[in-house]
Amino acid sequence: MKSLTARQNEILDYIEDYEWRLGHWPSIRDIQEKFCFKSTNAVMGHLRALEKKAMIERIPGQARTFRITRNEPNSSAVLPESAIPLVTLPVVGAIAAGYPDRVESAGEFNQLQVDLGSAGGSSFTRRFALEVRGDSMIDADMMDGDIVIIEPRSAADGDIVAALIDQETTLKRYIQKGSEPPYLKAENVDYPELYPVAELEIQGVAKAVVKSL
Amino acid sequence: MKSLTARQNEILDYIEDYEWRLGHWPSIRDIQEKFCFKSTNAVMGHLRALEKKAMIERIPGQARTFRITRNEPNSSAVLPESAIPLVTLPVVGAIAAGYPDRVESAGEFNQLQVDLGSAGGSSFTRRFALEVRGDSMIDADMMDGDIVIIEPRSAADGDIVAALIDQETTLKRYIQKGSEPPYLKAENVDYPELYPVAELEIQGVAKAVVKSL
DNA sequence: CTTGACAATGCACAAGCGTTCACCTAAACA
DNA sequence: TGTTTAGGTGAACGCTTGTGCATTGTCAAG
Repeated sequence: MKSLTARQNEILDYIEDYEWRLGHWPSIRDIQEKFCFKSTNAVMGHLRALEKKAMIERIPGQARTFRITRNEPNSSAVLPESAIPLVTLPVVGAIAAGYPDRVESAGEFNQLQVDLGSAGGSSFTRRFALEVRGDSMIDADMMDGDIVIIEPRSAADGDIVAALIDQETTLKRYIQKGSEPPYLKAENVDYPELYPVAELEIQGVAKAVVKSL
Repeated sequence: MKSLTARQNEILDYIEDYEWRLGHWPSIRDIQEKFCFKSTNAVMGHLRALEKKAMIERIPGQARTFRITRNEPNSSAVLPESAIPLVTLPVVGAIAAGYPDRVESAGEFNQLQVDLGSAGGSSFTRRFALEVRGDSMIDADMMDGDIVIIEPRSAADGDIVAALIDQETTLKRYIQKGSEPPYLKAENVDYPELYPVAELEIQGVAKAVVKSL
């Protein structure tokens, strides 16, 4: 398989990123606008090239019907009926301040063998990962260096949430008793911090913790 | 939230199924055809109802731009600019004997989120995941129900390993002091088990623990 | 009986969107 | 020197697709 040019890689990355962020595929004119092309045909050329190199699949004439095939090497291989197709994927994450950058993989933490069939972009794909900094949640068994899986949604009482405080994302427990105004609380006896929720932006609820050994 | 009618549920299921199978969202006419409607407006009515009940989101005027919000209320939360995209994937669990290189679908116990970004296929280390059964490793902070990421390789002193004992894979700590014969040890004061390694098959070393919240 | 939801038909319009044709530039190649 | 390949402009053409309006029917609640 021929390798991609820099430009083609940009396009492919944008398509993937768009799908992940918005939940659906971009149109040709979306791509055109993103790259400041003055003609839709510039996009067409790249798409044709990508299709020729078997990186994407498209359905002619239909709108927003992409399919990334980059990660599916032997798509025509005969598989046992009940077998789950597995692929090794690196889990990447690292956040200093704010949010992790999808572009660079600052640290590779572990790998999993996973199904790629449903990787197209279901509604579950919008979760993201954060690396825990500091020990403010140590009583909730979240240590410095752990990775937390965040699901973007509103919080309920008792949830551990990712919140934006002073341009930095931190983990806190979300407390809301009855009709009282909600607030955030650190899970560390040495950190008696309390934050009123009104001033903060809740970015999601923690669903799982990954601890490297 | 109001509950859905039977018909609306059918529509919603079809949309989800279509996306899962084809990788992109259906058009209104796709849905129309599936349900043998003779008017696209029949679909429109249902979509409007679904949108009113906050089950889906759509972008007016754009083609195939659905978003299922059933599982994530308040999904309109602004996604962080540089979050790491994750995919929901099945985890292979409870390996009885041998390696999970070709697994039956019956062995799917849970789901994990992993990064898709740098899945370029560089590393082919065949790691796999196991669900922890019992509390024999509770002192190592591995509780019943946790998921452990295993890397197949030989063990060093102090590693937590997956070992085959009586046709079942269990987690133990691998101990090898100096030139003495190695053995396995449970991490629970109530389980003073010791297994000579000679009789066992080490399947791999635990690299990470995933704890659901 | 009336009202209002739910479900569906039928049609036509306009915008969204993929596609094509003609033509241009620059670098790599032989 | 001519040829190929990657990348791009500009302007159409026409299918795809979402949408609005008008109309019909069912069924349960008031």
